Amino acid sequence: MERELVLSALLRRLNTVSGLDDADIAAIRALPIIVRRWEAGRAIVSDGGYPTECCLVIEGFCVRAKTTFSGQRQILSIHIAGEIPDLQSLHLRRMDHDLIAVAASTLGFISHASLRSLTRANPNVAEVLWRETLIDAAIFREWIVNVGQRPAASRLAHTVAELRRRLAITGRAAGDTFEMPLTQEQIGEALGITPVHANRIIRQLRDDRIVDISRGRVAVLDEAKLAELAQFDDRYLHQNPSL
Amino acid sequence: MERELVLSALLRRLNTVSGLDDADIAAIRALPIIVRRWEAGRAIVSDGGYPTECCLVIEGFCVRAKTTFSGQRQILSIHIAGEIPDLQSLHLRRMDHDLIAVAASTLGFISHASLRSLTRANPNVAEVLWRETLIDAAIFREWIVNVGQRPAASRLAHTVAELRRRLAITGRAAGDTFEMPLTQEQIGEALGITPVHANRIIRQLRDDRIVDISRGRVAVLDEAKLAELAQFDDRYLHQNPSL
DNA sequence: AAGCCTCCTTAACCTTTGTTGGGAACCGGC
DNA sequence: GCCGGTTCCCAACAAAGGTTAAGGAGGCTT
Repeated sequence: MERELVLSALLRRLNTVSGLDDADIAAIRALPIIVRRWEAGRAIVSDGGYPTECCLVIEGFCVRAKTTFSGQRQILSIHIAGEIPDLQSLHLRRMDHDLIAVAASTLGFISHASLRSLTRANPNVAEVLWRETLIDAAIFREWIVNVGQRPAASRLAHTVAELRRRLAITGRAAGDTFEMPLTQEQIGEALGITPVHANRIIRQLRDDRIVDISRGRVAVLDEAKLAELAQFDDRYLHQNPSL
Repeated sequence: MERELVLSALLRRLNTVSGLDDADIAAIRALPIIVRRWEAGRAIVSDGGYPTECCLVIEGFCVRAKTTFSGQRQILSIHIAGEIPDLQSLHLRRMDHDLIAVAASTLGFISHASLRSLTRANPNVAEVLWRETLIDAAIFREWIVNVGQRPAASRLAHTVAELRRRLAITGRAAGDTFEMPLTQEQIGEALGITPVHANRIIRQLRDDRIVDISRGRVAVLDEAKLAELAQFDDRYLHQNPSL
């Protein structure tokens, strides 16, 4: 794969979300990255593991998830091109959750060693990456609100709205349709509901002509109704460093 | 208030959770801190604000919370002595939630400017603080699982178990009883349930002789049953840097 | 083309949690 | 010691979501 494409989504994201100067970009470009193709459903890192590298999503979809003792799974976040879902492993030795590719994906692996020398040598980049993990945490906070307070239909609408906004950064949600390759069971796991109920809600939003979710794609049918149902305010995504 | 006491909980926490060398400790001790007494119920920073300082909890209890458009409130985390609940504001300009003192507390305010020059001058401390925010995120992840997957009684048990473990770091959960000055309404807001249901669950755990929560205190009555109900595994707290 | 697997779909019924509305206990201030 | 507010407590009923069970559509393999 071409070197340019490997980093394009990451650089695009870091530049819009935080801002990079030429030295930062050069330093990131110099990072040694091993690119690998990953098949759908395969784990990247598992709960309890001690990773020695971080994983950049170059193309595709990954999720982080935790499984309770009683076997229920909760999806914690959905990750898209340009994101580094396990950046936290740089300073947290042990994984406290799984990272899984939910669709066939292209991943770039960057060793902790090289990331550490990058952040030590370039405090600017260190702060940009720190900020990335803080935005991650901000998304978790909103996810807590979503699961804790909103009824199921609003939860789904909110998740759709968030993903769409994040995909837009790298131009992956151009029209009113975008990719979201989760099964209904996985949507349920993300929203904290059963697959049966997820199906009910998806059907309801389809019948109400708000969004149509099928075959791994989302089509927004009614922008206004979606916004109302989702109560979506993108401030928590901190996409603009100056606001 | 004595200088020594202002930093004791923080240093104790950072040292057990991450490890500090003499230079780090000296640098932290040199931080200018303004100590203020805060009354119960008063906001420290509000959603939408642009803070210019971070807040260290020296003594007391604070919570972070978000309010939805429809007026429901979700408590995102509970913070105790030794923690810096709004550390994220160092690299996220705008608050995306509220920080509130739920009990009368002693707080220490540290300017972003002085924290920034500290982290720039001392990359070790920068990484320790980065790690603190990553642990924060790990707790959010577990909180998502709690709210998304566990039934109300388990949620409460889990929250009690977590708080107890965190309080233990600074010796604030010595016996089988500890402070948790939340009203039943606030407990409900933390668990994503109504105050009425929070009351039902609290009563149930009391009747079942598992934990007794009353007048802002928690008494653990049956260690084994609590652990079973909570499904608590403290790994996600990352309290030991070498594990 | 048959067969298998995964995912989607639906229905009937059950459980947990929310809602409403009320009363009792406690606490701080006068 | 009384008063007004908060917090706690409880019951009856309603609604959201979970459970179980089963059939159907689509894609892959053989």
